[in-house]
Amino acid sequence: MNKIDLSELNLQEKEEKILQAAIKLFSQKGFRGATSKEIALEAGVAEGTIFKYFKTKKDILNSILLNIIHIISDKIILKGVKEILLDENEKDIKTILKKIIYDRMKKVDQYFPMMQVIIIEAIYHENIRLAIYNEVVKKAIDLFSHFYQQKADSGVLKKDIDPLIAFRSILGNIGLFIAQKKILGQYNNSNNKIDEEIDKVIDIILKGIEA
Amino acid sequence: MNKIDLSELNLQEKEEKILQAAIKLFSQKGFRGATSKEIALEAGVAEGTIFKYFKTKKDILNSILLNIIHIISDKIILKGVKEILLDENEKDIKTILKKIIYDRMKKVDQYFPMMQVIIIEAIYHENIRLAIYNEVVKKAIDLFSHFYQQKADSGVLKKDIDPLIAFRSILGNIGLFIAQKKILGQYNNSNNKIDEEIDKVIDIILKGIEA
Amino acid sequence: MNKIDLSELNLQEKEEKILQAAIKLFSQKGFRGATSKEIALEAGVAEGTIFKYFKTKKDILNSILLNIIHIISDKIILKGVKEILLDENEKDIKTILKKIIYDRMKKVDQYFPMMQVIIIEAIYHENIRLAIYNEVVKKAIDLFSHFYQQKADSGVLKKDIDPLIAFRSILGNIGLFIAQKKILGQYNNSNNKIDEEIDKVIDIILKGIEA
Amino acid sequence: MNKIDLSELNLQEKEEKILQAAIKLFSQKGFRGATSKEIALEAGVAEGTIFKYFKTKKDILNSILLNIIHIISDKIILKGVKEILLDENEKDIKTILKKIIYDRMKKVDQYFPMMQVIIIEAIYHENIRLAIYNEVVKKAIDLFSHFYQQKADSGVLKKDIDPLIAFRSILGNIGLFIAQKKILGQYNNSNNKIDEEIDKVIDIILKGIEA
DNA sequence: TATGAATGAGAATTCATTCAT
DNA sequence: GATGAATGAATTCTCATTCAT
Repeated sequence: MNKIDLSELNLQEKEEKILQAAIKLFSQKGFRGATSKEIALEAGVAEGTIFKYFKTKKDILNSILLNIIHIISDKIILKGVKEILLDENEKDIKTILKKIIYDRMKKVDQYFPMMQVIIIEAIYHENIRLAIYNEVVKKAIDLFSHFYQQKADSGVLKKDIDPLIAFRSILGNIGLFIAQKKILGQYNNSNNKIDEEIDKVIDIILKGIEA
Repeated sequence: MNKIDLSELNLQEKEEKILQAAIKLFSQKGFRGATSKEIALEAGVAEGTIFKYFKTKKDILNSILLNIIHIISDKIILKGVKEILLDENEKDIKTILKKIIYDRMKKVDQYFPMMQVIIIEAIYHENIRLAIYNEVVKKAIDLFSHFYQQKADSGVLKKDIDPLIAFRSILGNIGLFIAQKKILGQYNNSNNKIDEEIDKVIDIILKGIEA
Repeated sequence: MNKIDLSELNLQEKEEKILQAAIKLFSQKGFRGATSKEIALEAGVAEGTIFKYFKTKKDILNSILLNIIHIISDKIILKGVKEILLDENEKDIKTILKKIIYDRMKKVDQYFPMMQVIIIEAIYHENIRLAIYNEVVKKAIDLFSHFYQQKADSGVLKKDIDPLIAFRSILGNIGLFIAQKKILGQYNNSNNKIDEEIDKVIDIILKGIEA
Repeated sequence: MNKIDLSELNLQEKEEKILQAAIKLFSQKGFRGATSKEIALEAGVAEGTIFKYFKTKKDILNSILLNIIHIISDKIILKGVKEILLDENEKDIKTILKKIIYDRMKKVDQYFPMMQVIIIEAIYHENIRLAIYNEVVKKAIDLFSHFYQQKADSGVLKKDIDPLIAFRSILGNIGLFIAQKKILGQYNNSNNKIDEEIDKVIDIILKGIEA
């Protein structure tokens, strides 16, 4: 069972165990599907202990959501990507994209349960969608736009494309690629094949499908 | 509220009302979040009536799921797309893609609640993922591959690209585009702007972002 | 078990049963001491049924309180007393007081559990004290003042006494008399003795203890 | 908040703090309404500490009850009253009663929370009612009867009145007077008015309301 | 001794499902 | 068939009590 790293949140031992358990169960069964009894069992604490740390069950979710958005924003979207995107020494756009895809795949692997929880809740709650937009999407777009401008200026990427649309295109490409691997479980192919496939994805992003 | 067309299922009047209500509420609050009382109220029937038509609440979901997958497969993915993709008279790839995107946006608009229900349940249940894969994804891929081959043969699309990867790329592009419009509510722009934006999306799909 | 008459409230059958059970148990064990399980058992309904009629357990109490104050105001304080106090034909003050005491004892007997519930809650909640003051005390004082004035005018009662203080004196006398009988259970004495005792109480009220 | 004097009980420092806190909270919220956490907070000790001094929460109540009855018996009913009632030098009955009322009002003020706790518990528990009767009521009656006899013998009070009934009358009068001041918060009137009112109360007790 | 985190039995409340009408 | 009141198992939450530190 790969536990999600919540160490940076400086939680108390049991509090973290409860959150870990809740993330796992919420992602497996949804917020309503997971009972406090199950969460307690999974966390290895008494049911009552949950309510020492979280006033209500809903509070567990809110705490996760808050932390998820922050962690996703910080760890998945920004950390790593920033370094790769803005690395002045790396001039080759293909290498950059490849690094990003590999990096993203690892991150998604690690944070998948949390992402699932947040995606589902985003479906039901406007305020979560807004938080995602402000904390994650906006920051990612800013970062990418900066990168795109730089590469466009240096003649590597097209000048007449709206970076926002380019961003969406790349995100859609990579996102669906990762989703397929992750959801359809076709992940454990030989690395070789994955490597080749990533190359092909990048080729399409860069050169399109038109002959 | 635009009701989803379930007429083809030849349901009894109340049965259809219950399904309509359930789709609406499941998509808004999730399966567990919607109570049978609420569904009854929304459907305009007594709570007990629900259980005349569906043995359990879970059965409502299953019935929706079954029908959704069939309808999505039939109406969203195949009907319309087939005609467009395989229209021998239409040679211009840009026009084809544009038609498809417009068509998809309308369909998604119409079937959004159902899609939401199915997506969430797919997260929790392997068998639904499988059903989607077999009923929807596979068929779409088959259709697209056929189309791609044809266009590649006629020299319009690149010959050395795996149609599967091309498909994913297009789907990712269009999917995220529609999702953004749909979820972030930036749908009701002037058609003019949407039109321009679709053109740009297609340009990227066809020619890539590399200078 | 003497049930309290709630018929005038036009409640549904189960709703009344629940209220009856709650009054009994709240008066025996207090609001917190009585569990919804016990109330359900006593009322002869399922625990869930309680929450069909009352959103929360607290709502049962509030409903009782509302009704109690109204019933006490209406049935215990006003109905009966009014007729006795303002009966123009009855000139003898002793007879009037005797009638009232007898009448009160019967009423208290009948509504004792309700009164207990309200008294305890009044201890904890300012708003209930206020309600009692406005609905019960004020009306009783008004009624009594009117009566006192009339009797003072006709030379039966002292003119130089504040009716409010006279009222408190009578209430204190009668109240403690009834409380003693009720609480110390010395109720089932021979009627003869009670009759004699009431005469003595009235004598003190009218003539005082000074030689 | 004026603390109740428990010094005579020779309690340990924390034990007394806990009792003080419990009296305050029990009187405000009732025994069940006050949690051990709150009591600990109010007492300034840890929750666990409570259970070092008292085996169970119920034991706190029992300890209070025991002490209350003793203190009420000793301090409120007997001490002070004894001296006043049996003061051979004071011949004027009005002065005696006035002294007693003033004294009682001060005591009630001081011990109100304790009295509230005991009254509520008396409602629920026969044995407490019995204890009150034996420890407080009986002693008070004995004391008063002795006093009444003395005053009747010296021709100040009526000879043909049952001292028990006279006692109840006085107690009812004074009790309701104090309760009104205390509960309806009309306490902080000018002393002058209170003084006048007490005079009127005593007049009624002594001479009655009949013209 | 004192602490307060942890416990778990028990309380309030929810809600899918049943069934008499 | 249709109804909706009634059910009670399951769930969330509370709080007196314990116990390792």
